[in-house]
Amino acid sequence: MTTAAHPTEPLDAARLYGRGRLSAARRDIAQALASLGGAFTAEDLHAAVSALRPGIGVATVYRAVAAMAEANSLALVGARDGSTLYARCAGGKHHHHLICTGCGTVVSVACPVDGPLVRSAREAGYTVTAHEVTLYGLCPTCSKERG
Amino acid sequence: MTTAAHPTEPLDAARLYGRGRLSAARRDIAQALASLGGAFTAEDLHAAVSALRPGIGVATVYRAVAAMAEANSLALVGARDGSTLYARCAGGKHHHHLICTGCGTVVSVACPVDGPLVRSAREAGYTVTAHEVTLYGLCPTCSKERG
DNA sequence: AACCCTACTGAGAACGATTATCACCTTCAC
DNA sequence: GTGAAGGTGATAATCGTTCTCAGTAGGGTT
Repeated sequence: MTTAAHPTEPLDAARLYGRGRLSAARRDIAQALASLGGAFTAEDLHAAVSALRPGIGVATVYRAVAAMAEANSLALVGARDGSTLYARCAGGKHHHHLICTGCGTVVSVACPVDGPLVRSAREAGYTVTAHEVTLYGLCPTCSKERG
Repeated sequence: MTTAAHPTEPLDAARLYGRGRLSAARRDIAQALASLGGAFTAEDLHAAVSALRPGIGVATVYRAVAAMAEANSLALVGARDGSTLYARCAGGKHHHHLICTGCGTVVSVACPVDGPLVRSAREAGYTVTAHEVTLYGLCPTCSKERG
């Protein structure tokens, strides 16, 4: 099977930020993050944290997001209306993401680039150093609702 | 073979913009476009057109790019430093792009998502409605230069 | 060839996401 | 407990892109 529920282990706030310090604000950000289902923008996260910690600055949220992405706790999974979309992602084996456009849920999908595509590119003289893959669609629940 | 030189037929300015009008500015934009090798940003194109038509406004270039993208003459092939990357792309059969990070050349690659990946997602209850794939790497020439 | 409607143009303002700056406050290793 | 490194919030700045507006010019129609 190629798709898999996206890993969402319990949030270990201490590890979320890698080697960064764990401030009170970042604890609240971690908690708000847990309440967000799938893909989210920095603004979404800022709004969620604001409920727990009114007055938190946007810059703080952006910095926390950057720290989490740096620590591989968060993956950049696309863009929506000019805003960057992130999702929790433990890292681990190389994979990509399918984002449900109905509810924002994110699931992992196997990488379709590694293997034949990279090999044939190499045979043609090309070196593939990086790639981006994002799928958009509907999760089973949203698929049913929309026929 | 999975990779193919990206189609770059002679520029037919009249068709580049679909049903839009062909103004003198747009003719110059078409000519500047032909001089750009592979992937480019709106700013790159604006700089190139400015050589032919000093004083052309950025908005004009952005509008022309939007018209060409709308007419399927241009494809959005990724992003670089927060700017959108475009490349000439005649459309036609569904494919994706490999961008040489050395020289900006763009080549077509077959879609690795259609087929097994979509099928297994469907079997898992997911409906895949859209996807984005971009490869980055080095063309044969740049591969040799960099060992 | 003159006419007219409409799309295109350039300048500059506006916009929105993100990042930088700065003075102050916390964390945490020692 | 102390101090240096790092985090915080407010605010300004940045920067790609889009909008607004008044003027211009395609190009189909007479």
